[in-house]
Amino acid sequence: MTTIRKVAELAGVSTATVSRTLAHPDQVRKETRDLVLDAIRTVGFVPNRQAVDFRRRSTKNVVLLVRDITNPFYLEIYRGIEELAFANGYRVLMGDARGDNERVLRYVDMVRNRQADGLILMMGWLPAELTDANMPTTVVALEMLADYNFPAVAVDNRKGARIAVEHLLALGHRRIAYVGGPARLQMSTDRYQGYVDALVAAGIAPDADLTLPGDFHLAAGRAAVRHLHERQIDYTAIFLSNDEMAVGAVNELRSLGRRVPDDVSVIGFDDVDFALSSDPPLTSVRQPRLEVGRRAMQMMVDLLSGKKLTTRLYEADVELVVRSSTAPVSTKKA
Amino acid sequence: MTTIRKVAELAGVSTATVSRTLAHPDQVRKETRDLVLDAIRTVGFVPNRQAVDFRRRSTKNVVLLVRDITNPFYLEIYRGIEELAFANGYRVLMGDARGDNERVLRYVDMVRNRQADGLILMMGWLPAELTDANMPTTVVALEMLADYNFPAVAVDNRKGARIAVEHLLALGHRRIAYVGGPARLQMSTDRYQGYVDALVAAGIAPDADLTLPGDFHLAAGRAAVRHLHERQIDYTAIFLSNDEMAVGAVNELRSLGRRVPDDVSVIGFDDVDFALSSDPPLTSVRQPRLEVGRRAMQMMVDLLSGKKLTTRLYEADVELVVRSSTAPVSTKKA
DNA sequence: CTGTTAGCGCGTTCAT
DNA sequence: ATGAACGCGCTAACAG
Repeated sequence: MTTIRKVAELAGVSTATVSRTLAHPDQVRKETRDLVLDAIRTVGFVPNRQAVDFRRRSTKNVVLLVRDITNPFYLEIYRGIEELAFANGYRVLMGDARGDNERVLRYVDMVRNRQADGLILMMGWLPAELTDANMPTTVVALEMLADYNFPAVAVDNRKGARIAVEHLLALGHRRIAYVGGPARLQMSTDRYQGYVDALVAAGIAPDADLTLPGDFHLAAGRAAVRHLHERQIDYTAIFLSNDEMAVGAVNELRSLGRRVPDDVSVIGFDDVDFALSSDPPLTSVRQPRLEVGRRAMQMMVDLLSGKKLTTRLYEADVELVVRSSTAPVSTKKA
Repeated sequence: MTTIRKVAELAGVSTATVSRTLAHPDQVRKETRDLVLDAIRTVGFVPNRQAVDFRRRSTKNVVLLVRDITNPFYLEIYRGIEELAFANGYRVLMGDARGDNERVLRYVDMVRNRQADGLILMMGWLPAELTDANMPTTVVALEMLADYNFPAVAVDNRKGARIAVEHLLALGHRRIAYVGGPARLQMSTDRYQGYVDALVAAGIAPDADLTLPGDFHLAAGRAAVRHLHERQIDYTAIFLSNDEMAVGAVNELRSLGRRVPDDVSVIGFDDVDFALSSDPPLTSVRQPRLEVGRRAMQMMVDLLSGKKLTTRLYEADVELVVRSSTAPVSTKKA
């Protein structure tokens, strides 16, 4: 292990000068600076980051704590976060909450104990013992923590649902069914609101018969379609609040002998990978996940560098991706 | 910030005793130990891990460097790695290689510079300047690095392909097409070998007409089916070396008016999430991904704790998951 | 068993 | 512009 002392010795200067040459080059005369840099090169000196960070009381670590690390939806967000962390010299520690209080506490403690400088949260709850006051520097992405006052990167779920339904309305659909998400999630409420917004704006009263519960799982999509079928409820389009349920709906419709999109238009939400590979490729609402990750990390960097945040809430835009699971209602009669 | 000194003061002992109470409780008389623990509790002392690690010259960090962080196949591996890291007091730093030498080098340097104790690799190449000699403690998972001598956790791809084809043979299929993976990957070769193994064991000579190239993407599956169709090559089953291509094949078969599995049996590899949700649910070869992650991290822990590795190569077993995309060849005539 | 002493490798005053 | 000296918070000999 080659230390700063050896470099100093070889260059014939003090360790302080070596340190300065690295941290504040402008405070060192060019002549001696070159001397030091030469010595560094010949000795192959590389500062011990552990010592540097210890001295500086910074870690350049950020903990990324997610509800469920296996959620494929997070993948691009991971990339966005890692990308900006890398660019800013930060490291990302990955934490998987798994609905386990103890795990969450241990990861939060990591940053409390100065093992990391900040915490990026992608989950919608926190153990009760964690209060706004005793939490470290935190940024929330994707979800909302109502009881806390964290800066956040969110997605305009309400708008997403609205433009999805507007798309169906523009295609001439009037009887549009809706399948929701887990009731406790803010995003479920938001998406439902967007659905209602669009209908109301089109002068259509939301019909309770067409509003079905869901839990974001495949089976819920199937169940919803079956339910509508058994009750002989008439509809020409169905909007499911995530893609997995939409795929379930398509499968069930097919097995009931109804064609998509000829008989029923189907639209999902999230635009996950398999939305493209499903048959037919699914029309869906795309969230800029890469962007969400980048923004969250950028917020963290700003926060940690003492910069004032321009906004404590960044709301990412959404867009409709039209594929082949939606079609004009008229084709049904063709 | 409450330090070890305050605790010592309050407990009326030396800082060394406080340190010992935490690190080697058995070396401290129960009486004084309780005294110290009391003091710790009342002061709310929590050791500064940065200082501890600095002093001990350990970081308890492991860098996880993957070829492409957005690959959904890795998800469960992430979980397995995080799980054992968490259980052993390690932290996982996530690194995304993205085919970029500079990124790889920076992550490797992290462990060289004592920012991390070890490196877990999930990629099949390394920049040329990285040699076996100048690499830190490393474990490879899933892929193989032929030019290096790292301990590794692998998957028995050859066997996986073999049992897939044996399944088809048992269903009475004789004309079984095969779609390969990227040629430069070891796993592509292995899976092809398994396909051949099964055929040969059944006394069937591999037919070049039935062996098609692929790249693990959806379109390759479609293309393969179209190719066979256009050339009017006869086959009753098709084995694709990953699930994404298998889904593409199913889609194309459907649009050609051929039913799955009634007319053609389709089987994939990997058993990714959407294999279950595709229509029909896909028969596939499952790799124990959670297990792969766990093993890799366990190897790392063993390595770092100076334990002798029992095996430098752990080969995980695979299993066939039979769903509805495969059926006896006879039903075709039904 | 416990206290004293001496650093780990570096950044940063405060002199000069 | 540079050097001497100190200390970050903790652990690890070495005595006692």
